[in-house]
Amino acid sequence: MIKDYFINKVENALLEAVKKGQLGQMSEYVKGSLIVEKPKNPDFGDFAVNVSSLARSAKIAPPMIANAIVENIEKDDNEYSVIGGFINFKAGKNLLIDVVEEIFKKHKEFGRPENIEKEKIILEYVSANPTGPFHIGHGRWAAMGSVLANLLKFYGHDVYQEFYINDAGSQIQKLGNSLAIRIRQELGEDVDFPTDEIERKNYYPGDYLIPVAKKYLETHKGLPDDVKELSDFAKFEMENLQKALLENFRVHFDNFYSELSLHKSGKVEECVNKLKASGKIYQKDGADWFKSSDYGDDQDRVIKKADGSNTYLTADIAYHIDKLERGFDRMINIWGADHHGYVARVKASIEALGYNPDKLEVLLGQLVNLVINGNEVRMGKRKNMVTLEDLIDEVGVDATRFWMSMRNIDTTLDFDIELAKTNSDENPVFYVQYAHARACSILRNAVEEKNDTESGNILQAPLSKAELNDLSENYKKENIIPTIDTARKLILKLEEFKSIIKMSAETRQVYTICRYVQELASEFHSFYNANRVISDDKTLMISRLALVLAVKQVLANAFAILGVSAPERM
RNA sequence: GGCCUCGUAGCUCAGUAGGAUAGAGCAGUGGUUUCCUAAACCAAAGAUCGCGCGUUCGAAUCGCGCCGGGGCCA
Repeated sequence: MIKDYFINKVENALLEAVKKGQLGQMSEYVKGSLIVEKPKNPDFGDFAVNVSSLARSAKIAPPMIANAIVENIEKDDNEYSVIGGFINFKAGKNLLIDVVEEIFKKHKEFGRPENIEKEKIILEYVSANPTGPFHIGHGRWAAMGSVLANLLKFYGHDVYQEFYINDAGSQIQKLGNSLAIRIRQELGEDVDFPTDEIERKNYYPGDYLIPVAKKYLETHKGLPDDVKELSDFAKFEMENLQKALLENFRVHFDNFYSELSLHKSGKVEECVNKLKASGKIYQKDGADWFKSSDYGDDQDRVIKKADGSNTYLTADIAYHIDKLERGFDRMINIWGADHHGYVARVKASIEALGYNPDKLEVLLGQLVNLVINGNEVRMGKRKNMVTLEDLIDEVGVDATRFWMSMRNIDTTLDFDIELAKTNSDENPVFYVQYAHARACSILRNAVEEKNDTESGNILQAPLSKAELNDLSENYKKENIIPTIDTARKLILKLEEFKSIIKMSAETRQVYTICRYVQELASEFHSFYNANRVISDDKTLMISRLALVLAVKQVLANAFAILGVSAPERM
């Protein structure tokens, strides 16, 4: 990366200056203490480093330090300048040419960092109850989770995506009871869900069980003796609906892990026993308590109730221990912010059982507000519930994925349905996809014959297909040189993709990819407006076409991570 | 009551370990098309960084207190 190149130069020169005694009383410097930033004012340069912090140990003024360092730098064709305590850096042509060459060399791999420490990561997200359709909030976790998975894979990690099915609680019983009512309705009985608010909470009164009831009656004559049969039937149907929707949303899980199976396999019981063996369990009021407060939780938690049943937490603990036993180096969970209380408990249990709690990273996500015609519709409990499926039908997979990923996970997301549907620059999804389509369009035009409307003659294509092919496959340094001066900003933006990938993957923040893609699209649109690509000057044309190819590649790489399609035309 | 999180331009958000004149996008204003997609571009304008105190050469950023939105727990 160019910024690494720069900081290396600075740090080496700094050590050299220390050795020569040019930095006052400074006798040593630890690499990595200085950080590269982008100058606020782009006229200063492409990157900058502030050496003021060294003034304390050197006991000389920052500008003198900066000058002493710059003196010791081998500059090649790059520019270094000193303003106050800043050393500013402007990349020369050689570095820029290298960027484009790297894109042509690496293609789909461009942006992947080198020499990373590869980890085996299990990423758990969505993890909904199999009791109904997904709502919009699930859509955010689905989109962000799959983008994060794509990102971490691209970065170089092994990523295993898992969906934890919450199928062990009383909600499954409720589901069966609700289906029973729907079936009786289908059979012509005059029954309905209770109107009493408290009673009603024992049912799922949504319409979505009606088709399930119909389906049940295709193979069954009437109600079964045991409602459990209905519970299982409905659960199976709901799971399938959820799975189909996820696939349609380009979200792929490697595994669906059933909570029930965890209980049945005895792993929950085993986990309770292990906790008991660790001596961190005590009895109070007839229940078993886990001393989680020993590990930073603000209070102890019940692990086994007085009636002998386990709590949600118990299953959660067993599940996470199971993940660790499956050999993952790292567990990343995306949870709704309403589950934040669970983080400390689960971590406490991991530590109590002898594992490193830092292996668990929980990304807590804020909710989604739906904005319809400028009005916020709060996605509260059950009321006004718009399903994820409705949303995707309305605005499409691309727009939904992009909008769900484009904000920092810890801010509430406003999803403006009308805006997400528009085909204009108000809608960031269209804006970025249009940049890709535009690049494709230019490439098409470059090799297309045209009818001259005035003379009726067929005009030869500006470039033959073979020539274009040769350009993309046998890329040569010289190709890009004629346009290097006009494309500085664009090339630097292309190069930034590498930093963005590294930063996003390491901080798990996927929205930065969305931002980046918008910035790159913007630079490309600017370039397009300022420079005519297809022209009579063939060398210049080839040079600009090379750049268009590079932009198209980087956009495509970013889109692949976002799971957004890269349209050839719009 | 305790904990978490957010508060930056009319709106939606960035701001990377405290550093240069606080940045984008949208909306609003003014401009750009005989030519590769104007679904675009360019320009100017727009901010008491919720409020106060503190830490220091320097605070949107760190600390404390308060106010407000959201969430969880009791």
